[in-house]
Order: sequence, then C-alpha cells, then structure tokens
Amino acid sequence: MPKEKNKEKLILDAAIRLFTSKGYQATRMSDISQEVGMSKGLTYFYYKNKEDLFMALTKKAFDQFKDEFREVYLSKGKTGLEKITDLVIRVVDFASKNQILYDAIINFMDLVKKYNQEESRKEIDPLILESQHFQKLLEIHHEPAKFGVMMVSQGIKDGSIRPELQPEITFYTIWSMIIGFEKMLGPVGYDGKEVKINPESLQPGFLKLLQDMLKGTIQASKPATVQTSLF
Amino acid sequence: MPKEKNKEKLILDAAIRLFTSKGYQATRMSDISQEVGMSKGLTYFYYKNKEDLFMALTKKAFDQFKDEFREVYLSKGKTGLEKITDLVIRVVDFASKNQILYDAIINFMDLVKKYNQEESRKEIDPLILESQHFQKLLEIHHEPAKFGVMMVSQGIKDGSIRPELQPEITFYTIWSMIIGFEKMLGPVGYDGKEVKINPESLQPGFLKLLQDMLKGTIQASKPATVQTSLF
Amino acid sequence: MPKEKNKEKLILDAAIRLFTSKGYQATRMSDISQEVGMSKGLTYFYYKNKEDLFMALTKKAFDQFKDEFREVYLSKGKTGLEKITDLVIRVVDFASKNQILYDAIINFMDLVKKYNQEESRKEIDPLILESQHFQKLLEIHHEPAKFGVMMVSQGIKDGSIRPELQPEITFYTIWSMIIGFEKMLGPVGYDGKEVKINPESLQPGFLKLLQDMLKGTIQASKPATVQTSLF
Amino acid sequence: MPKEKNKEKLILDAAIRLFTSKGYQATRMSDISQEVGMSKGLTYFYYKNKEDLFMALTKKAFDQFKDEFREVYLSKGKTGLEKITDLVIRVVDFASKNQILYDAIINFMDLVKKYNQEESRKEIDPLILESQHFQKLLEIHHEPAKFGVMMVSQGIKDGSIRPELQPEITFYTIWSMIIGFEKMLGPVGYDGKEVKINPESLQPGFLKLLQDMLKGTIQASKPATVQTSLF
DNA sequence: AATGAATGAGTCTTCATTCAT
DNA sequence: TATGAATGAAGACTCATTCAT
Repeated sequence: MPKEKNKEKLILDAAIRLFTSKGYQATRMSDISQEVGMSKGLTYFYYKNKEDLFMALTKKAFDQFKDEFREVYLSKGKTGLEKITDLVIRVVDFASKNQILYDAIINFMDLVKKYNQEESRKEIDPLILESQHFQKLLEIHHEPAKFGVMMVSQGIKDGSIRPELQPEITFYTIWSMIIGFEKMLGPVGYDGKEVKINPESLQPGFLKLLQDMLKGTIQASKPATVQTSLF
Repeated sequence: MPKEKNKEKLILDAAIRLFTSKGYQATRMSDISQEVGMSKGLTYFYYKNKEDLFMALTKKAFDQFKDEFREVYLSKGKTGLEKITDLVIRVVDFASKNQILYDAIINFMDLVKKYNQEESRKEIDPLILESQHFQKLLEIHHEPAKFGVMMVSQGIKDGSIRPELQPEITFYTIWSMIIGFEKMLGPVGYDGKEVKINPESLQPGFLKLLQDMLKGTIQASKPATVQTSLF
Repeated sequence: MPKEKNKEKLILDAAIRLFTSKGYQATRMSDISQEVGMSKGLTYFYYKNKEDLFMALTKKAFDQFKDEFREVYLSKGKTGLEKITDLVIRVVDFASKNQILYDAIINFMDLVKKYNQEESRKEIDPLILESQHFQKLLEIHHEPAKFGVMMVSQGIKDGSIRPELQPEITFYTIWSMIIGFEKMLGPVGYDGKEVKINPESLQPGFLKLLQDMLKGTIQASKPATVQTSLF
Repeated sequence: MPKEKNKEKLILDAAIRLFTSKGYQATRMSDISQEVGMSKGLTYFYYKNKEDLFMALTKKAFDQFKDEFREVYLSKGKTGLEKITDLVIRVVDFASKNQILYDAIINFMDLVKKYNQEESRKEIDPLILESQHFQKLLEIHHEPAKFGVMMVSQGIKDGSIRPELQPEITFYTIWSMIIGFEKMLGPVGYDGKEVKINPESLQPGFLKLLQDMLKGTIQASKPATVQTSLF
C-alpha cells in the first residue's frame, strides 16, 4: 500500500520541519505526531523511537545529498574542475537551505568515527545501533563521495586537474575543505572589530585556492568561474 | 586564595573526564560532584548550571587551542609553510587526545553561527547566552586564528608561500581544511570493501595538496616533511 | 468519556485532602499522585503544575461558595435581612468545614489585588498567570457577590433593610465584615487572661450590630434570629 | 552595646524592603545579608532562622500598628465615633504603605487560629513555635485592640456611640469590618464590566454604614466626616 | 563578632515509550 | 491501523542552614 509509505513520509517531513525550527532536543515526539495530525502511538508504529526517526532523517539527508552530487557530476559541458567548484557552492547552499539534514550528515560522520573506535563505540546510544536506518547508512554513506571521486577523475582526464593527483585522496581532501568551509561560515560572520573577513570575502578566495590546488596545465577555454551571488 | 580557583579547576577537570567517557548528555551534575568528592551544591556554587560549566570547558578548550597555535608559531627554524603543516598535525593530534575539548570548539562554532543569524539566535539555550564564559568566548574565539594568519604572513615573507596570497583568507581556508579533515577521519576509517582509503593513506596526500596549494617558488632546503607516526 | 473528568476530580479531591491536613507547601506532588494511586506523570497530564492545580482548587472553591450564596438567596420565607444573617453563618461554617477552599478564596483576593496593581503584578508567579483556571477565575470571582447584592435588594424591597442603602456598596461592606469576622475568630479564640471575649460571645453581638446597621422600620413578624449552634 | 541592636535593626529593615518587593518566599536569606552588607553567618547570629526573622518582623508590625491605634486614641477634640472612623482610614493607609507588615499581622492571626485549635497546631512550622518573637507576640497581639475598645468606650461616654453597645464585642466587630474592607480592595478594583463599584466608591458608603451601625442619639456638633483623599 | 565556602535534603517537572482498547 | 491515557525513570537546581576559621 502506498498509504503507509505516505504516512511515513508525512512524519518525516513534520520531523524535519520541527527539528529545523526548534532543534532536535527541544522537539518532542508529541509535537511531531501533533504536527502530522496523528496519534503518538502511530508515530511509534512507523518509527521505533526518536533515534530511529533521526536515523531515517539522516538516510533521507544522504539520499538528497547524493542527488546533489549526482546532478553536479552529470551536468554537461563542464570540466572536472568546474564541477568541483560547482559542488562546493551546491553543498554550502544545501547546508544553508537544509540545515537539519546537513547537521544530520555531520552528526553521522561523528557517529561513524565512534563506531570505528573500539573504545568509544559504547558511547553510542544502543537505540541508534539497533536502528535499521543506521545499518543501511553504514552501507551507503560513501555514495555521494563516489560521484566526487568521479569528478576528480574526469578532471584529470580532461586536463583541468593535475594528472599526478590520486582521485580518492584528492576528493576526500576536497570534501574536508568543503565541510570545514561550511563550519567556518559561523565564526567569520562575527562582526568583530579586528576580524577582516566575512563569508562573502572568504568564499572567492577559498575557491581560488581550491582551484590552485587542483588545476592542471590545460585550462578550459572559459576558466572555472566563481559565482558570487550565493549568499 | 588559590583554594577557590583550585576547586573550580577540580570540577572542570572532573567534568572533562566524565564528558569524555560518558558524553555530555549522559553525564549528570551529581556524577561530577561525586567525582570531585564534593556536594552538588558546591558545584553549582562555582558554575551556575550545566551549560555554564560547558562554556567554561569551552573557554579552556580555546585557551589550550591557542597555546597549540602559539607554540607552532613560535617554533624556531621553520618556514611559514612548515609551520602550517605542523599545525595540521598538531590540531588533529589535539582533537584525538582532547576529544571533548575539540568537540566543544566545534560546538562553539555552530553556536556562533546561530548567534549571528537573527532568526536562529532564539534556538540557543538562554542559559548559554547568560553564561559569562560564553560572553568571554565571543571576544576571544578568534585568537588562535591570529597565530595562523601570522604563520601565513611569515610564509609569504620567507618565500615558502606564494606572495600573491592574502593571509587572512588563506588561513581561514587552511583552517577549513583542518576542521573538515578531522571530521573526515571518521568516515574514511570505515573499513568498507569499496573504500580504498583510510586515515593513514589520506593524511600524506592531504598535506601534499595543502602544500601544493600554498607553496611559493623558494623551497626550504629541507622540504616540508610529513610525519606519519600520528595516528 | 466521563472517565477523564473523573480522574481530574480524583486528583483535585486528593489535593484538597492533603492540602488540608499538611498544608499547600508541605504537600508534594508525589504525595498527591500516590494518594490517588496513579503516576506522577498522569497528575501532570491533568494539571500543568502545582500552581495550576491550586488554581483549579480555587475555581472549585468559588463554585461551591457561589452555591452557598445561591442557596441562601433562594431559601423561601425569609426577608432579605434574614438571608444576610444566614449568609454570615453559612460562610463562617463553610470556612471552618472547608478550610483550604476558604483559604484559596482569600488567597485569590490577594492575588487579584496584586494583579490590579501595575507595580506588584510582577510578584505573581508566572505559572499562576498562565493557568487557564486563573483566567477563568478572573471572570467569575464576582458571581457569589451578585447573589449577595440581590439579597440586599430584596431586603430593601421587603422593608427589612433601610431603603436609602445602595445595594452594591452595602453588600460589599457586609462581605468585608464577614471576611474580617472569620479572620477574627483566630485571635479572639486566644484564651488570654485579659481578653473577655471568645468566638461564642462575639458572634451574637456581631450579628446584632450587622442587623442594626441594616435594618429598616418594618420588622419581620419573627425577628432575625441568631443561631448559636454554629461553632 | 547599641551596636548589636543596630545590626539587628538593619537586618530587619533590609528584610522588610526585600519581602515587600519580592515577597517572602522569593527572598533568600543571602539576599538579605547582601542587602545589609554582611555575611550570611552573621544574619543567622541575630536571627535563628528565616521564620524567626519573620516573627521579629511581625513583632515590629504589631508595635507600629499599636502606635497607630494609640495615636488615634490620643488625638484631641474628637468623639469616640470620629476616632473609630479615623482608625479605619489609618489602618487602610497603614496597610497600603506597609504591605508586608500588614500581611504579617494577618498571617499572625491565621497562625493564632491554628495555634488555638488542637488538631491544626501541628501544621505550624516548629521553627515558628520555637521563636521567642512568636512567644512574645502571643502576649502582646491584643494590645492594639485595647485602644480600639477604649475608643468605643469613650464614644459611649460622649454619646457618639449607642450606650447599649458592649465595647469589646463592638470593637472586635469593627475590627472585623476593617480587616475585611482591606481585603475587599483587591477584588473591587477589578475593572469588570458588570461591577459597579471600586475602592473609591466603596469607602464612603462603608464608613457611612459603620457610623450608622454605631452612632448614638447625641451627634457631635461637627458630624463624623469622611475623608475622600485617601486613595 | 564575622566570614562565606560547603552541605544535601528536598521536589518539581519532563518526555520517551508502552499498551489496553 | 489507530488512539491517547498512563507510566516512571531521570535529573537539574534551590536554598536554608552550618561550621571551620
């Protein structure tokens, strides 16, 4: 029945809305059921518990995230380097428009780190480990990156990226930069007297450095441009 | 009296120990008082509430963090680029050895982002906003970065970093990379079948790319090396 | 379902019992839940907090109080003055038999005074102001008095009360006397050597004075009597 | 040493100030010590505990109250009835200007009531019963009333009050009216649509009724007037 | 007389989760 | 599927009071 899938989606969307406006902690399960207009019990029928719901949200986040990566990868008439540049912009945009989804992705990265360390795995809430969504996420969380790696590979082939670079390492380095850049947007936004930069001034320089880091000898006829209309 | 300062420190150290092993949420205020061997009331005498305590912890984190930056900056006989390379290693090392402190720093960056956005400032727990430590942090959280900027400036002077780079933007880009890199260590550590990289293989490549991004024409006699004994 | 209303009533009755025997402050919410035989959580499901519960109790007090007034007003074959006399006795009786309810009424009068004074409104516990029962009380707390005013009006019509009296002012003066009289029963009960009066000796004189204050020229065939079996 | 007496007075005055502005419950002992500028320990040296302090405050309240009564009683060129009228006004004025003191007096009346009832004496906080001030109050709390009784007696003698009235009973009835009247000022202040009276309109009528209740055949040359500038 | 750090019992309140219907 | 009353463990925080100095 598509009915059920629908209910599940309604709950998830309500959760996203509420987590976004009030935060995860501050949102009560009852708020969510109320927002959807169903009983608490039914919510629990679809999602085993709050953690499970959040893991489902995280799964959705990764799916959407992968779509972003895929779209950029499949965009026509661009060099690999241009796609990488586009990706940075898209990810930052995604983060600002889907704050809670992006947070869920970052949170999942922390979770994976703990999961991979024998001594800190016990710190993870058992309910998370039990969630089927979590298990699924362990399988698929590398998928967005695969498109990224392919972009780098393409860049090497089309000469926009230096041929001596190793695609995986290069892409994960790029991803590091993206993640850090997004986090950076908070502090540099601080309007302190002594701070000379802000998000608007940081972005072009950041992209320029990223391109410098990557670019090969063969330039695209139209050099990788930096959009400034982002923020 | 040094006595009081001491108590404050004892509480903070106990909190760091417990937050590290059980997590912030899971640690009860009573656990902390018990760990120090004092009454709950006294803990509240020194720290207004749990959030205030965490902000004090964050303050300590930034102080130690700044020390790391300062030490690297003041290290003798190194080019600016070498110092930047060292900094990456030091920060990652700091993060792994002082997990909760590093988390507090990242958490504070998120907080500052919310604080700077009119619409999301209300999501911040009022107790955090009231904390004197939070107010202090708003003033000082750029300090570590200042040393970083100076490292870049030095690198430009000594020729190890390209002269056309703008120090502030360059450093904040580097910092972005560092932050993201640290987050990356979780996912890439996953021993999945299809993933070809892990922290050990990522780090040298990451540093190489960072150096490529920055380096000037004049190389140090001894090239910036990459320590591999880190993890 | 009458089930729910029932639970609410059960809680309220338990609260009345406990507040009466131990006092409001000394009664813990857990005592109440235990007395009813339900969980603490359920108590909070029906009453938002302790203040809300007390306001509900106050509402019940006013309702019962109004019933007393109505009954006296509707009693047959009595002049207005006789009804007023009865009312005094009934109120004092009500106060002694429903101590906590009467206290709640007096407490609410103090609350209203603060509420009506700009400068002292802030002294009122916010939880009280938020209570729906409090809001309701603001609307209905004059209702008992309305019956009182009608008694005076009747008295004027039937000649038992002086025709030149203004009903509202007269009744509120009477009510003042009643309230004060009830409070008086404490101190005069003190068996001090030098005090010559006690509740028993005070009441008849009090009623006589009250009647003197009010009475018209036309006396009822049977003069307004004073029951002495009250205390 | 007058020093000590002074400290005691300072504490008491600070308590009165704070209880007035924040309420008894909301005022912490530390607030009081801070207001006086001394340590908490010293406050406890002068007052055994918070209840003891409040009983001391109550004692002061009765002393001041007695002064009001005495002054009215000793005022020259007035009939007994005029003095009674003045007393009402003075008491209401006292209550509005010394809210906490007046509240303390009313509270003490409730306390005495409990104290006189075998079954409710146990509800009284033991700390109150232990307070020397409480013991003293039991002895002196009738003193203000004595002046009142004397006013009635004078009124009977000078013909302004009916000769058949029994002074004690009459005065306690008057006091009842005063107490109730003061309480009444809260509710009647409510600006409801259907309520036709307010404190200003109630007072003259109240005083008129009081005078009607008491007055003898011989009128003073200048009839007992009603001041309206009170509120 | 004086300090103020230290105590710790006391309680309200929250909310994820369950289960009888 | 669907409900929502019922549970109860969990935990932060207060503040009157004490006592070593």
